[in-house]
Amino acid sequence: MAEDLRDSDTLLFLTDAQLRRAIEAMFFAYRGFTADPDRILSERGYGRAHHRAIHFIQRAPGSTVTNLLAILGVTKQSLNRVLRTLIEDGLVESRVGPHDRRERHLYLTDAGAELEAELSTAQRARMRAAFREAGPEAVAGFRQVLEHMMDPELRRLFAAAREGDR
Amino acid sequence: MAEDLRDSDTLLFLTDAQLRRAIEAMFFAYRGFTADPDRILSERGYGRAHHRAIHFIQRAPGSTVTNLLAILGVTKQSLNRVLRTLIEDGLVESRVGPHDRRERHLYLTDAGAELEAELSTAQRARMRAAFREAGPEAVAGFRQVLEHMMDPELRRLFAAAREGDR
DNA sequence: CTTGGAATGTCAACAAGGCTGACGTAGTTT
DNA sequence: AAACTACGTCAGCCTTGTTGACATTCCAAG
Repeated sequence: MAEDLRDSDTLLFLTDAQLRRAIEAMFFAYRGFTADPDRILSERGYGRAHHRAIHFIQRAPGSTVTNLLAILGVTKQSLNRVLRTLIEDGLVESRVGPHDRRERHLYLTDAGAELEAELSTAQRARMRAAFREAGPEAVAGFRQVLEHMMDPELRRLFAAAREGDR
Repeated sequence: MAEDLRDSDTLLFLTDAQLRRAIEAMFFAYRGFTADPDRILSERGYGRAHHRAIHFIQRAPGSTVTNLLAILGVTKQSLNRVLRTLIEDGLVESRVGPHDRRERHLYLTDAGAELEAELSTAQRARMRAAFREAGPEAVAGFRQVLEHMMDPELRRLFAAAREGDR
């Protein structure tokens, strides 16, 4: 009881200044997080939007456009512009749905998988390094806070996907 | 010794799939992180770029343009476009440097401070809620990982600023 | 079998916010 | 006096987001 009080009131008492620092940390960290992929992408004339599409197609091969739209939270016009270039460049393949022929199912080609691997490897390396330097206890905390910072519906989707991976 | 080994090799062994999930968590969390300010800003016809400028002027009142440029990592043309609208709208004041009259020192006006408070309050509320739900141990870990995800020079600057706040 | 609606794609136009390059002006330093 | 620095600005370009309108294709319900 006294323990609980200490936990919530003392250990978790955070001043506005501390919260502001955490906000800045999030900003700077996200910059680091995207820096390596951004470099690789710009060499090929792509941007982050391409990375996001490629990432989630790798994550869920055969995903429909509508599905991707919901995950990415952009308009179909915006996504379509990106997908078109990726398809033209032979990185993504769009197959007509086997059951519902209106749907387009998206897959990475070998070239697409290659770029995805390059991007992912760079980003995972940065993430792994940060985890290693921060230590094992920090990693669990990091992930918990991140999940709770998401919008509730997204957190549900994310948690479901996490479970589904097992 | 055996403890150390277990920590680094067992507890910190992360599969690529786990790292990929952490990457996605970072992406979704950042969206949540910016969602509330984005709403407030769009009501006023501003964007994230304005938020960043306002935030760091609040953080370091009297900061010069060059200084802000270094922190934000954008070109002066890009920053200037944002600063101009903020100055025109009476949210930011630009004073000629007292020692070096080439410099412009930036300050929030009362109206600027008001918007900053609104943005910061919303963002801190989300951060505080995430921290509360994740628990006290998670918070320290979260911050450690974030710091190690930054680019090294930025981490130095950030750490220095953190110390300077005390 | 027709028709409504869903899924997809496309055209056009626009805005924010990045970028480069060039240039001007004021002020400081050498 | 010359060189450098800080800042602002004009012009033009790109990516990536937006809205709105419209065509096509196809499933499914009436």
